[in-house]
Amino acid sequence: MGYDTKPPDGSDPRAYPPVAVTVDVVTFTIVDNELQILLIRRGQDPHRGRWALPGGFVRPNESLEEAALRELHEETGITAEPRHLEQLGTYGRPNRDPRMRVVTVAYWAILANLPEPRGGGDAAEASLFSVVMVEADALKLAFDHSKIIKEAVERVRSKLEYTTLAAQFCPPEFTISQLRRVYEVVWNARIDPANFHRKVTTSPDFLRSTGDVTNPRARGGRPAKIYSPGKAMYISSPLMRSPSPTDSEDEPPEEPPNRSDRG
Amino acid sequence: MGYDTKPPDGSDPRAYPPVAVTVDVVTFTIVDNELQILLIRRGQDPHRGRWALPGGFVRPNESLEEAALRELHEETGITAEPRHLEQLGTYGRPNRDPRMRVVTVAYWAILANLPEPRGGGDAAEASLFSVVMVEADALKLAFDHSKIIKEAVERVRSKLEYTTLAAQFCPPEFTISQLRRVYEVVWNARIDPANFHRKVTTSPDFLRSTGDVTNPRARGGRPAKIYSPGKAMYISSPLMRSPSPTDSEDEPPEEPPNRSDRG
DNA sequence: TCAAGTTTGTGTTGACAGGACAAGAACCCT
DNA sequence: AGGGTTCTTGTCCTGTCAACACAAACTTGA
Repeated sequence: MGYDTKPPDGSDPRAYPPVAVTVDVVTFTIVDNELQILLIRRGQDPHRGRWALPGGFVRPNESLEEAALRELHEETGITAEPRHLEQLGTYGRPNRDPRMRVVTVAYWAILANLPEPRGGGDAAEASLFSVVMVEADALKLAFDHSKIIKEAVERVRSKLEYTTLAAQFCPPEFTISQLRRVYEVVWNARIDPANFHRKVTTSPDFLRSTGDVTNPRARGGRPAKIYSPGKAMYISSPLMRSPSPTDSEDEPPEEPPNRSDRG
Repeated sequence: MGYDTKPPDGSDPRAYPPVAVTVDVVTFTIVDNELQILLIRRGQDPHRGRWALPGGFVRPNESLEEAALRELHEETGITAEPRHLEQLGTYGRPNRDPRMRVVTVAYWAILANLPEPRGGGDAAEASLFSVVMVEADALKLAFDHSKIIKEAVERVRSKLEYTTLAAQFCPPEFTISQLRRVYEVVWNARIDPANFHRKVTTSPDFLRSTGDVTNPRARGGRPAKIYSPGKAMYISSPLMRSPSPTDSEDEPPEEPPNRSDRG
């Protein structure tokens, strides 16, 4: 930072170009076998009444990450700590907010066992929406939040390939089938149970067996071993997203996936 | 963004918490078989005299990316457009700048055939430094720029695995050996020439043959075919960084690499 | 009790990709 | 011509993965 012609040397804080910094959070969870995100309905202009990502201004003495967690809590009533919080990117197109220059730092999070979201703060309402709705632009979102969400979805999809984050969508103890459902839902693909089983059980310290098995269920089936997440954060040789959708067929026939980081 | 208790609704722009937004650019190039980055010597306090990333304040009507390109040009005298420019992440720890709250959006870039850097703007001096110096903390950098650079280095290393970006380090036309040198330098690893050759030539539209071959050199050797970059941006099945360093052995024996995105 | 259905987990096989290494091709120099 | 260097292709071998068969353990219903 070799500051240029408007040098803020501490003597005149008002000399800065007036820019506001906000954070926004794309929170993912899996409900009803669908990947869903948490949105709030805006209670103020601009875009009053539209659905938007929870977020808001960064306060003087908090970090960006703290601001993201605080806004998530304030605006949705969620008290549980997210299982994962990671920076996605920063969006600062000059006119993305009609009032003034607003640069927003977007985060994405995983939340499992989501408690009932309620409105809070300036948000009139909070609710979950399926990502397929957002991807189809069926919902008119505030600001550039639609773009942010689409990039977050791509990020979480690619992260499942080479990290163990999928387990964060599950309860603290889970079966391999449950874990497989996460992949199938997020990728919208069918995965061979046998090969998936081998893959995750042989990946070093991805899963740790608790020694227990599931109780008998209706419709029968062999009881499944119960696992908890291991310490490994990365999968040595990634899983591959195959081009075999389970129900809907969208997939713009385009470039291979992007992989992303900072976590 | 459901803005919270200090709502800037356009009527009072001064009600915002005073935050400044800057951009910083980590520019990579390969010189003397080493991965190098472009730094400037700060001409002003704070950290006057220290080496720092080129960067500065975002102006009211420019995008973040435009600001990054402008600062790179102003502070280093580089006129060539970078071959690649991509957001790395945003750093906003409350006290990272002693003067006031400064949130910086970091970018990273690839520049080939770097013209002689010169100082410009507020920068007294501009110069290239080997990344091994920065990784070894042999240079005392301003602000948190050391951390930013380290994350950028990890990013470019991982991006070479699954993208065709390596070609951006080369001149517009190049041989497979030159391309292999890029990988070897960035990864600090030895790569088998035969297998590398097969890999990149069979990867769809990674390379396009110009039909030419190199002129005879001293020390002999068979003339190499000359290629230009293809249109493909991603490699179908990634190259792998193997644990075989060419000269120095560092490598903290830790977690697998992170892969990153937005580009 | 037995058959059929369901889910979990293991075995087997064949295709393919990648590393190691040999060898051929095309050039230099002496 | 012979040896050295670099580029390029060939061969072998191993490990991985998808596909699919099948065994294991359970429930339901007759």
